[in-house]
Amino acid sequence: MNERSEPAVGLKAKTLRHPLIRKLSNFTVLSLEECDAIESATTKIAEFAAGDDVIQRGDRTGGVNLLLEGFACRYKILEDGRRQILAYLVPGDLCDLHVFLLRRMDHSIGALSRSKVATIPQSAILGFTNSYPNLTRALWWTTLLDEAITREWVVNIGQRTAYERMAHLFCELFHRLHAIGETAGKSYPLPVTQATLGDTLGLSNVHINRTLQDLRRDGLISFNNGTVTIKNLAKLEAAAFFSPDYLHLLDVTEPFA
Amino acid sequence: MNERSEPAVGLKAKTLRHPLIRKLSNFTVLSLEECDAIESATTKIAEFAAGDDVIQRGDRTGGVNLLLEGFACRYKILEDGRRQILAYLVPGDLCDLHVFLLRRMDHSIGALSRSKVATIPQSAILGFTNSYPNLTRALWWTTLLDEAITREWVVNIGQRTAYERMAHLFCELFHRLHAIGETAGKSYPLPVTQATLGDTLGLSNVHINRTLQDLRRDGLISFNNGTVTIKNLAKLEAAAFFSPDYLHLLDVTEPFA
DNA sequence: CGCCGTGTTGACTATTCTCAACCCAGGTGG
DNA sequence: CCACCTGGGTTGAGAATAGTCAACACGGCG
Repeated sequence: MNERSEPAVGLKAKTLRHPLIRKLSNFTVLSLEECDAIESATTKIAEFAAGDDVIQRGDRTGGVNLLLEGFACRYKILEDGRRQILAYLVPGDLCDLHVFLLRRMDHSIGALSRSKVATIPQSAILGFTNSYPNLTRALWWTTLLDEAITREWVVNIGQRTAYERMAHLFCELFHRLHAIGETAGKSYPLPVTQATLGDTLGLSNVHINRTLQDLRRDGLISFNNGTVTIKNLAKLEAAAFFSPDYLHLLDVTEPFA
Repeated sequence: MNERSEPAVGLKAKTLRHPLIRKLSNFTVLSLEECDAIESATTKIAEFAAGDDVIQRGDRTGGVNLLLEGFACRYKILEDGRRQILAYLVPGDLCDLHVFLLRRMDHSIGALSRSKVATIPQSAILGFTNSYPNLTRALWWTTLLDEAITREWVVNIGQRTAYERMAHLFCELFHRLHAIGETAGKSYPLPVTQATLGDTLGLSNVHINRTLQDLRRDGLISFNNGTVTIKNLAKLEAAAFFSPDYLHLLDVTEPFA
């Protein structure tokens, strides 16, 4: 029908429609009862424009936000204005499951593009954890996955050069988006400016610009109009010292035939 | 009796003896039954020498390791030998609760000093999650706490200068160790070399050495023989742009009277 | 038309790294 | 008991990486 990649794991048509169920299905088989519980808890849906904050540091929300469509990011800002992006969120990711257990947000979440967000009531989550051990473990698993990615970001920023670092980011996003069927061939959307990439990788916008040119010159990627195109995945991964194990994806299918 | 700081939260004498119960008590009140379950699951105890690996990348353990005494760290090594430390573990911290839900370790854990580690059987953890929702939430909470700290490390390495970065690390460890009563006045143990600090902060050992001298010269800290002494906490925290909210400590008592 | 956000470039600066040497304390073996 | 070795800490000099500042190009949009 189009060039979009198939979702990684085969699932029943019904569950596929719900991005959280699809995500959790990478970890466990949810019962029909559990699926129904999730679906009936995600009815309240809000829209955000690019740049809007979904939730801010210090907030104690009444519910947990689930990204249904669009891109968002976690970020923190230091007193003097320096900003660090901590994670990219893609459809199916939970924004602030933290708040359910930690008392308040220690960082903010902003929409990077026009986004749809469902809010699951606090009480629903509490109910899940009281009644559905399997679902609880699945939700817990998603937070462990987030943590694994954050750990790799520490390695990325701490040890890799600008060139390797940027290559690594593009690899990670490719694999994550491929797993949820949001890639189109060798391309995927990344609705950010070069300055935002700088806040992601701990580099200045000027240096981002030059490093991007280097990657393009070496035939590894291109990045235009919010779209990343991978020209040579093998070389990109080698340049990044990329190893996908930390993403804990069940499917390790070769992305390119 | 001695200079050691009091544990942050008042608890019954019995539970205080078990570091995991003490830690979880920062989040919730555990029932006697839950405490008993934890205690009877942590009988198998092993010792490690400084430098030993407690668990390695790729392992799928039969159990979850709990640090009872000593210091340890999470770390990852790139193919070409570069090493990044991802976290410091102190008594009461769980090493690899990940492995219970993620299939295998994506990083290694090494002992930084002579350490005692208890191994909780996989089956015991599974039993907890099936029978004790409150305990499950508490364990989940510990992993969210780890993640919050890891996120702050991303900010630290990505945005702060060498000087600020090192100051921030010393602040974090002071607060964490104070909360578990492992500080002695303004001092606490940190059994690492300068090269290890380099792997922690993403800096070369030479630069660590010089930055340490700067901090000492400015009267903020001293670091000798594996002991950190905070000379001026207010100035240190200001220099680091340190804000303790991300540690999600219940007690925010002033560390110095 | 003119403004603004974004991307690009050049010149210069600053931070941090690398390499190499040296010191010192502790441990080991002759 | 001493000579030696090793691991950690310290210093200097020079190089590389990345940041800052400033200017300009370009397109979208009021």
